[in-house]
Amino acid sequence: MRLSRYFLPVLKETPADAQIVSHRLMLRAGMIKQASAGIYSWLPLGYKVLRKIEQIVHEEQVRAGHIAMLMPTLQSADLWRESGRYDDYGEEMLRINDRHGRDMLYGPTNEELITDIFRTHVSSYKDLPLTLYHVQWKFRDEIRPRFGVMRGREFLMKDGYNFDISKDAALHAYNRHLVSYLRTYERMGLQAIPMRADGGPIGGDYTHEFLVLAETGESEVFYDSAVTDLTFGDRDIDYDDIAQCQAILEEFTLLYARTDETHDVALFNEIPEDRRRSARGIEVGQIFYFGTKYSDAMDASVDDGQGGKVPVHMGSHGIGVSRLLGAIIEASHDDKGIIWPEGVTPFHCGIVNLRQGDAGTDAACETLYGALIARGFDPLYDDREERAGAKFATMDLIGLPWRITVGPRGLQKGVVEFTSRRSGESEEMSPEAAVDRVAAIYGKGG
RNA sequence: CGGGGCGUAGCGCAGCCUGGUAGCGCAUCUGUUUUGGGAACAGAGGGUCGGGAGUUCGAAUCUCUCCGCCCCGACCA
Repeated sequence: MRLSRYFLPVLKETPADAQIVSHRLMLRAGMIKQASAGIYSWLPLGYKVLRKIEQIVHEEQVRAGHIAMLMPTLQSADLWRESGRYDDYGEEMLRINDRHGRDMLYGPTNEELITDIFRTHVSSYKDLPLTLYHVQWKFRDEIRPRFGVMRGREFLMKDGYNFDISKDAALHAYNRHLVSYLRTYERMGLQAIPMRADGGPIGGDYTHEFLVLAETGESEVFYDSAVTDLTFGDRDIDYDDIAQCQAILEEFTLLYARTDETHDVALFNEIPEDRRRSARGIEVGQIFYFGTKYSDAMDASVDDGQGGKVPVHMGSHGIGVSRLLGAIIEASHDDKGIIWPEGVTPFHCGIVNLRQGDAGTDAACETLYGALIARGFDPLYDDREERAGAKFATMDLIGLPWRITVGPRGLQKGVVEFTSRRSGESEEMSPEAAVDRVAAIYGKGG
């Protein structure tokens, strides 16, 4: 993309309403614009990152054997009356009437809809196990939205639902989700620690929340510092392998790590004192096993193969996709702006033309730009007639992890500058070598 | 919903107390000179001062009312 033709309304000054760094940076980098309290338009740069995050979520869901679909945002109240949650959910649920006066609602979650789909079409144990998921906009009418996309009222969430014949089978689904989530977050450059949590209105005894440590997090968390040494890495996972998934769950949940909801001081004090930590965390996901809560209420059962019917065991699992933008920025920025992890960066690298209008420099930039695109990469070429300082400031603000700087001085020596946003370190190399470096960083083919 | 605050040009703000018909910086546009870390000069455009009502000869300014937004708290992916 040529910056001169893109829509990137960056702000030099910080909007007064934004309190936390991720919100400020998202506004300044032209990623979002507030439409009303807790509701945002996603401008091109923000939308690009949002889609990248969503794509990673999809890829890891599919890898774990889960099946994508899409349910609507607007739902009929009838199903919610059946499950008993129409009254339980309270003011947080946005209720709407259609022209016939029918009670509708903007879905805050989808257990009812998915259970209805399941009971209509699945009647045999032979169709199990089954895990369906979608990524869809949700609305929860928060009492006080704040912190930009971290606590919006409208937000994009991946929510998945597993259906299993027994508690054991459902617990394997639970473990499988925990494993797939670990991998999902790590691909985004995040360390999200699974912590024992509280069921809340969705219910269930087995539940873990995934927390990203950050000063601006809304949850108070307590953990053994050894959990921060755990990394998932590039493991070869067989998601059908019950023992392997169980082992990984144990590896990542054995050490003490809890939110304030479930914090147990006595247990916490058993951790060696120098490893006890209390901190703030951002919730970026949660997994539940809630047994037959919805299948009982909504009569979702299957033939058990022995002449009887059994209610299915269910679980649900959510990742706050739009919230992740905020969480990633909170975890990865400096005083100049955002620093995107390679996995979610909106553009693979930036190209800065230091002398726009100079024939030789322009030609070198065009060649470089074309070569990167030909190799399957998505560079952002700053071809504006701006001074170098302004161009660098924009690149620093929007946080592309790598920058290639092209100027007449370097070109006399046949080199361009290859700079890491994270470390700030630069290296001189030929334009061809710079393309190879990008390919090496991201892997061939972008 | 309780407590606090704000609403004046795209963004950040002053003016309000003590009424006299709107200003500053950044951004935008034009021109000239510039160009290796947010350029300089000269000029230009842009605001029914959140909406409505009231007081007054006269309201951004005083009063009432509605709306919107932010912060602290209780709630949540």
